[in-house]
Amino acid sequence: MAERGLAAPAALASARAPQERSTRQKRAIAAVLGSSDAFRSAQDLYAELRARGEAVGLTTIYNQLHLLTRTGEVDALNTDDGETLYRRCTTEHHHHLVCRDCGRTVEVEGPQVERWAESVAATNGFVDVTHIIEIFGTCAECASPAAPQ
Amino acid sequence: MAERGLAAPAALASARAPQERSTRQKRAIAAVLGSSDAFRSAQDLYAELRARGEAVGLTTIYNQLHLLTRTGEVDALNTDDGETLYRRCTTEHHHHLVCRDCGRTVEVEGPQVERWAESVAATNGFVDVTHIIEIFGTCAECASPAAPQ
DNA sequence: GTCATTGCAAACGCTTTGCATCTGT
DNA sequence: ACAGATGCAAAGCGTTTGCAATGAC
Repeated sequence: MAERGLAAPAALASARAPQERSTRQKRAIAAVLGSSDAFRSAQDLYAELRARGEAVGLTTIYNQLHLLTRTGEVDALNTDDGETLYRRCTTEHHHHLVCRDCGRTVEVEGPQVERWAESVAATNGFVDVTHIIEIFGTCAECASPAAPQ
Repeated sequence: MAERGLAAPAALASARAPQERSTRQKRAIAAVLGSSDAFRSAQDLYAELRARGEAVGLTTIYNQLHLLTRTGEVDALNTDDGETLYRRCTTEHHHHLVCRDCGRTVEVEGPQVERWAESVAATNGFVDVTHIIEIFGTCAECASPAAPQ
């Protein structure tokens, strides 16, 4: 989304090769992330890696997660109790429909909404746009009289 | 989350009148919440109350916010940097387009989005739906090359 | 040898909890 | 007076940062 006006100086110093290195830790983290497409917390990954006998420092996990998130290989979202959850990037950006009674969450998408947000922002001269959309409601289970409390 | 099994002795004690009391602090908090329909963090409210000369303890603010959230008078949502934002629950609403540099805010509406939210919720069997949409970006002024630094 | 990477330990920032004091009613 | 309300101080928690040691190339 960031279509900034980078006036690329572009001399010869163009490509700064990040010089990625392959390490046991990176591989271990990638392996765990790849083994499931569910959202996991950093602490969770830490525990699992440890259980697998592939101990990796928490710091390193956060490091990797940030890196992977930045490069778009991983998606991140935050829960209501302050944790950030990660999973390897499947499709793209989506939003949540949350039951305010039981907390059940459904992931939803709306290309039209994305476009609307973009266009509203553009109309007002805004650039580099992001947005937050959360839908709250009472799910069928919780709304049905059959489910007392 | 554990509001579980209170083995309510339930003689006639069914309705536990919470015996709400009116205090300066509650009124001050309600006043600030009522003065704007934007999302504010607890810390933010704390600062504003303090600025207004109506100092209220942070603990009390969290207390009230939890209470108001539970009774549905306030809506809560969490940002990506681990903060929880609150705003008084309004019936009619519009959304905000906020400049992340200068803070300028534009109120926007989108009937189509309202409908989209409704329909997504309905499709999933949810009722009594509300939603939150906030758009962030950089406004023209802040993005223009004329305003370096 | 160089430089990306790792990870311990400590710092952070928001939120929650313990508990003694205060205050509407 | 009594039960709800308040708020200081300190603990909790996930996350981030400082920085010296490690290891890929």
